[in-house]
Amino acid sequence: MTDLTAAPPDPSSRPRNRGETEGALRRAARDLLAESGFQGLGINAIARRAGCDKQLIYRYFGGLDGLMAAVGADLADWIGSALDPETAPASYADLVASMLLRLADALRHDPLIRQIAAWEVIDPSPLVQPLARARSVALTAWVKARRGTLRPPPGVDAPALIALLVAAVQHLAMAEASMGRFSGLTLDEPGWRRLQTMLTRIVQQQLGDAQSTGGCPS
Amino acid sequence: MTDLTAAPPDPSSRPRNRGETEGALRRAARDLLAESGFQGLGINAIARRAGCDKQLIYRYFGGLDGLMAAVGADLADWIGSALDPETAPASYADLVASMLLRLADALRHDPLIRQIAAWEVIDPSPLVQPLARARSVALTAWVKARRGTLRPPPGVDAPALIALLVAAVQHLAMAEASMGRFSGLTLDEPGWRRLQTMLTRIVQQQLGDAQSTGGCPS
DNA sequence: ATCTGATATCACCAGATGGTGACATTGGCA
DNA sequence: TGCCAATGTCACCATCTGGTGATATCAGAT
Repeated sequence: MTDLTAAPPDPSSRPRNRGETEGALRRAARDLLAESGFQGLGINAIARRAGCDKQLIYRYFGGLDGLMAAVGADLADWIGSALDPETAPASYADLVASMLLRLADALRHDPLIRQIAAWEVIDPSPLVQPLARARSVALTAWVKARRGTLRPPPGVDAPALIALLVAAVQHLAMAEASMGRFSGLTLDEPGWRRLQTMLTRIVQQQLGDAQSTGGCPS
Repeated sequence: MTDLTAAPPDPSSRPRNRGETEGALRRAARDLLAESGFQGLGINAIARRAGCDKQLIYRYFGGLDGLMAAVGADLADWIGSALDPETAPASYADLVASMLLRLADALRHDPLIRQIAAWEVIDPSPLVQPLARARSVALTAWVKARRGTLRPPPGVDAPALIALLVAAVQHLAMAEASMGRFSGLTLDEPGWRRLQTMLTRIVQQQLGDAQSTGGCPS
């Protein structure tokens, strides 16, 4: 994979080197997606941003699809690193809770991941599939690497709960970026703290063992 | 407001009647938004769909912004009716739960509401603001009309909980429309039933009185 | 030094967009 | 009747898009 955090796109310092040109194009596509979203992400804009001719996108990647596939390949472990390493959780509930909090953090602070998440839920275009795939692979790998022998308690529909809460986190991160608020809740730091405690409360009450819930007054 | 469910856009049967022409344009904009989303929603496409010249959009509405504002005005109670009338709930938890289920139903079966919800969370463009406003007004009006004297139990962060679950429902409805699945959960009827029970479980455990949770084994 | 192939750039195409001015048609009023 | 304003239509503009062919330029092998 190429370095995702390097080198300004200076076309003058790029004398007929295919590798560097390809890198500049991948970087331009990635940056443009992170900044402006999937709208307005086209051949012309990417080539302009990279400082070279759009013809090279066709020559080297076979078109926009190929470019996005290459970007997806670059992204696979980049996303994984955005989730941050962590020690082994003590329980399945802890695993899910920390996954949700880390996901929220990644989505909030990395516009690229947020735009990909938004894109794949808005537009079923084939362009986004390599990116969505990379994102999904990175996330499930992160979970699998940490869950060990931990399993959800029986009688709880863990997939439904996780889908619900992941969807909520993604949507709220998108809403923060576009509106700064959602459903009467201001999405600043205090707002997100309230959401975090609510998330952990729900997870603990649904997945935690009875002792840790603290919800039973008897 | 104009009738939202009438009259084919036959331009031959519309002889120099400004009112009907405006209605045809509003209907075209609304239908196009519901079918194709906010991407590709432009002056040309709307005029083509309405069967008249785009010049009339400028003359009658002052541009696309004015048209969308008019569409928003049309939409206000249309959305409210999509939430369906209902008898008074027995508790605050019941109110929230039924609101969430009805919202999910409306989002799943009405592409227009879904597209507006998606649009306002993706794109902070001024075009969407009248539509978002109409949506928000209709929803809060629905809740206010039904809550009566019901209030959330003390010590519970109801705004955070509601924002979380509304965000989840919106995101899952969008994901169903674009991908049919989300986070390992297939979003068909059985999948949504699982989500519904999970939603009501969460709401009851967070907002319900202790007797109704059933989570306490003592 | 020369020739070849890879690299990069340019010019152009058809189609679409948002936007504007000029023109034709019609209905109603004096 | 004739006139005028409202309504509708058409033609055009600049600009952008994705896409393609031809051409210039350079690096390296012979």
